[in-house]
Amino acid sequence: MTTLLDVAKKANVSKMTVSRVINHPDKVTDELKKLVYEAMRELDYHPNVIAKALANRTTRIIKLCILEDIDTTEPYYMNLMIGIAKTLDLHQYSLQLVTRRNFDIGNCDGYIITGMRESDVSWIKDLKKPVVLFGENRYGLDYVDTNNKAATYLMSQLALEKGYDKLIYIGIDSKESFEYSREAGYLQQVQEKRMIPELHRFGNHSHMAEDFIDDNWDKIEKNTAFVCASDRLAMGIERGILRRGGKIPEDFGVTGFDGVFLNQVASPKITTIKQSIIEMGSACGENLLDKIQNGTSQGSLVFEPNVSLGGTLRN
Amino acid sequence: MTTLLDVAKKANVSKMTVSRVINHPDKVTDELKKLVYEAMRELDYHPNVIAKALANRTTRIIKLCILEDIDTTEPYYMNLMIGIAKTLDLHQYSLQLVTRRNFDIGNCDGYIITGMRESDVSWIKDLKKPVVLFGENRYGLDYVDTNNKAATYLMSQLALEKGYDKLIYIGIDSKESFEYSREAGYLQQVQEKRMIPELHRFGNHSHMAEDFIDDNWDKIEKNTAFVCASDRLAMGIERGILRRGGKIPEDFGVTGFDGVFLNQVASPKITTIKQSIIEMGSACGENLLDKIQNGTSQGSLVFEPNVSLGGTLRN
DNA sequence: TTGATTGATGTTAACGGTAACAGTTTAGTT
DNA sequence: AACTAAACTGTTACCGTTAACATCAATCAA
Repeated sequence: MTTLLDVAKKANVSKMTVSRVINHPDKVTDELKKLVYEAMRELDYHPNVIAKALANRTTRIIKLCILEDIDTTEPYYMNLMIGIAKTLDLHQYSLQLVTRRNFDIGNCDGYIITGMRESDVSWIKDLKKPVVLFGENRYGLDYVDTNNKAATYLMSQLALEKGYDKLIYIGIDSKESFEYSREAGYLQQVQEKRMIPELHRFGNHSHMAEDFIDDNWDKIEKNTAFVCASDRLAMGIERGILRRGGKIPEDFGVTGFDGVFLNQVASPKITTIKQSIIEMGSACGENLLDKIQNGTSQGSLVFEPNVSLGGTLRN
Repeated sequence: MTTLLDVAKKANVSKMTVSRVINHPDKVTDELKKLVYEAMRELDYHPNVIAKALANRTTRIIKLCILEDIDTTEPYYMNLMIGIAKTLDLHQYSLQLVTRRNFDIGNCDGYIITGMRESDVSWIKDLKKPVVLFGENRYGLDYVDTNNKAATYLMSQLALEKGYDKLIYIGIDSKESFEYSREAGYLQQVQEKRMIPELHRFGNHSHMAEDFIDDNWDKIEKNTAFVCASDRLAMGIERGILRRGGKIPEDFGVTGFDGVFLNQVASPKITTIKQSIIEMGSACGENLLDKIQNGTSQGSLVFEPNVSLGGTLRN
């Protein structure tokens, strides 16, 4: 391994000059810089991240804290990690995956936290290192997320444009911020059109939505579209309708949220909100590194929703 | 942050003694050890991993190299990473996710490599740090994998026990070692029973298997079981049979391989080989750390297969 | 008694960087 | 020419830990 000193000797300068060429190039004359760059190239010099970290009193570790149970059948976290890792690698930071259990073990320079509940807010606010959340919150913590409200607003609008004349919202029975936002998007659209909102909430399991359709089939009018808060619920609704002989998309519309894997095995495919989790993960990483390196906060980062057209809305 | 020196002062010994208490406790008297432990506890001392790494000339970084394209809809890699991360965290190592592109960036203490092709063997053998592969190979490189041959052998046996009297193998059209092993397991079972083997190979896509059934439906006898090299292929076979009005499991049997997510949405569920990727990932990590820390090789680690019963075999 | 051996502990010098300060050169001013 | 400020470069000490060596006391054989 070649070190600063090797480069310094080769270029006939001091270690410090080499260090400066790397970290504060404006403070070194072009002449010396050229010599140093040349020496670096010839010796194939790569800075030792560990030594750097020791001298700077940093760890170069970012902890990704997944606070909810990891449902490994969903590619969600995988994509998130890929996105984060991509950015961190680029900046020579490394990613440490932690959960509630091993959260405290070892030092780090910053945190990316996902799956936060209300009860976590206080300890998260007490953390001494920069934090970015993945998933919206209403406690003033910086986050990265899809614009949930805009997404359901958009979906509801789309369904109305396609001519469905009733909109029913199928939500997730949870107190989390993203769910409130999704409901709000639906509500706003419906109220702007002077329609009467109808909301139902279930645990995020398809069979619950399916049973709901089954139990209430005679009360459900034709030409209704179901705006669902997740693809799972949307699939349940779809199956329920098909089981009862309903026609999708002719007589009933269904829309989902997430664009992850379930979408791929439904038939017809769900028209849904596609989130680029990888991209959002990268953004998370960049946001956090910015905080760490410059001390500046970019604030929250909200991604505008994309509709992925399947076959559960007309046209 | 409390350091070795703080502990040393508190315990009235030298830094070195404290260091020894941590790394070579047998070389310190019990009396001093007690003092040191007490000081550590009182000061809540945690070793600085960075400084340790610098002094030891190590990086505490393990690279996980995923050489094939990451299909993020499969929980496979997620589980693998979770398993590896679990072990590494325990030993204060951190995991760096790399691909072909950024493989060389930054130093590390060892590699876990998955998705290796034949053309990769030479550079992998040239790596100067310990390596463990995830997935079997025939080039003498240590690996962790399911016993692929035993798995298809077992599945074939199971199908025969259930009374199917013809076994057709549906394999993946690839030259990778695991595929050969899976074929070999089927062949061995069939040959032991003095049956005539029949193998077909396709790309790992369900529609290919589905089309195969469709195209050859009149040639397929009742009471045949299809031993498939993946759940995807098994699902295709299942769909093909159902499309043609065949009865599963009464007249036709189907078995898969992997036990990952697709299995959960098929109907009836595929009887398949379940791999605990998380556990295997942990084993990978432990195997590698062993090599790094003790220089000893545990050799390859082969997991015996588990059958996950679905509804695609009788009984 | 003495010298050699053993075992426990301390001292020193790294590991590869960086910040803070000290020293040198250069150019500008009077 | 002498003085000063600015711009650049070098020196030193330290980040927290460990290996190698030095030291010292206790034990033991001759």
